Amino acid sequence: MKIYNTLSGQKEEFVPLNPNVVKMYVCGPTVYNLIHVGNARPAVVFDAFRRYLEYRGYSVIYVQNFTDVDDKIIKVANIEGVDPKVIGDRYVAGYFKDACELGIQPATCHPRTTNFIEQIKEFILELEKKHFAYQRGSDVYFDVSAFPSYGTLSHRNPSDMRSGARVEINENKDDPLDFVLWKGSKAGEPKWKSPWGDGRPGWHIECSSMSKTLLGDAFDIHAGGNDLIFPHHEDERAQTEALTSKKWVNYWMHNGMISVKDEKMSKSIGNIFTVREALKIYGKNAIRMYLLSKHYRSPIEFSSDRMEEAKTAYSRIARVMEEIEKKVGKDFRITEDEFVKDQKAKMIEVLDDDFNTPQALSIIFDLVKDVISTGNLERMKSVKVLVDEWNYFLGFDFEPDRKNVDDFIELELKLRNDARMRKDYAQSDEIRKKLEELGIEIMDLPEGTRWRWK
RNA sequence: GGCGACGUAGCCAAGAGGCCAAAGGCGAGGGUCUGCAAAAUCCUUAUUCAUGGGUUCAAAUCCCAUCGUCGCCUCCA
Repeated sequence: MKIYNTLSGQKEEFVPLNPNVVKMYVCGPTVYNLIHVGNARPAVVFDAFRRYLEYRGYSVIYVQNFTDVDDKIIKVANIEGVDPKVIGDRYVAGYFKDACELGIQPATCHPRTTNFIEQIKEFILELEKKHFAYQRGSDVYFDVSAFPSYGTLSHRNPSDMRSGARVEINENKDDPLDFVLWKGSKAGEPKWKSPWGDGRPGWHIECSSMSKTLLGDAFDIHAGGNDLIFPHHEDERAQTEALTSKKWVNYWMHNGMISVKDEKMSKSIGNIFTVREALKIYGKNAIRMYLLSKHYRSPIEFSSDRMEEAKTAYSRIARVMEEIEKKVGKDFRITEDEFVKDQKAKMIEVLDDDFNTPQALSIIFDLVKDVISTGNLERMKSVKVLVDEWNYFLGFDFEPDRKNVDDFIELELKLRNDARMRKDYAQSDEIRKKLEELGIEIMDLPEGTRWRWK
């Protein structure tokens, strides 16, 4: 299997540290808001990739964090006049709801910054001991000049960045590139006691500390949006490798950004579309089709046309799956013949090449087309088995969409009540009997007719 | 200003030296089916890969230049 590694800038053969187990860390959301479609991309794509690794026989330990100590959370908390913890808890819950509806499987671990304060402090103390950190007031900074390979991940060199006009000058720092490990607290901010005074962790330190605690000093894959490469991941890498003197992460995977009208979708720009809205309007399957039909590293445009297109494309597969089930049922076995073996090999070949999901989907569309035009029942069975198997990592629902079933039953009840009004009881009983066979129970109550699933 | 990515049919999107006169999806046009409508299905839809040079027996794929778009350099997935 080959993975594009941001660190080397090329595709590399994937060799996990342990031949059977893959350890993977994905940067999760800062919980101050409902997640938007841009946030959903890494969540969906890397979850699908993780499941593909499982499909390929690896056990995967998958960690995705929540950043629940942050300026933006504090700001929202202050506006609402509540404790930041309330905000964090609310949006952690919000994330789980959305992720679940998107068909994202829970990670092995979902650590939160607030549960790692002790480990973070120890981490910083160690850095101080090794002279990679210095204190200014009650702030602690990482000394970039002490870490010679700073810039390797993001392919920049420190002197270029220093001369760049956009690096903010902070009189506290020895070097504009130095970044904060621990922030002294200001009034109205959450704080924890520390050797440097009351304060809270800086942004980058949490991922280092959590991953070190949960996955060890070295692990296989670190993933996230490509807007995190610099400074977030560069800084994480610097502090962690400074501490351990070991290679921290072997493969860095970064997804491309989602844009709206040629501009990045981002909370600060304000052009966001929440996952919750998108789920309501387009549904889980359309969103997954949209995200998987372009390679994860490429930028992708969000628009309602794109979403409608994805929805139509998805239903093409779903309809055929439904049709196959009608023709050959659910209970059958197939023998793994040449055809099935070839298709599986083809699927693995394209996905082993840096998780090329657009190609994977085209294999499925080809099969679907083939099955329709030949009408061969054995072939249908094979295709159904294959697609169901691959769906382990694609994560679509091929069950028929039953969201309008309520309206449909209401319509039946209306027809039945019209018959009752006409005293056509043969007709009304017929309808009740049919509904009952479908598992729907009818009760004629004084206030009207109600129904429920038996 | 620095660093990086990208530019393939009406639109979306694979392909990364010969299997490409370029997958797949959406859309569009035509046929079949049909009381009407819809659905479904079949067929058609890029001699060409931003532009201009170059390397090579061979380039959408490699190199150089130009134009254009986007991302990062500040919070960001």
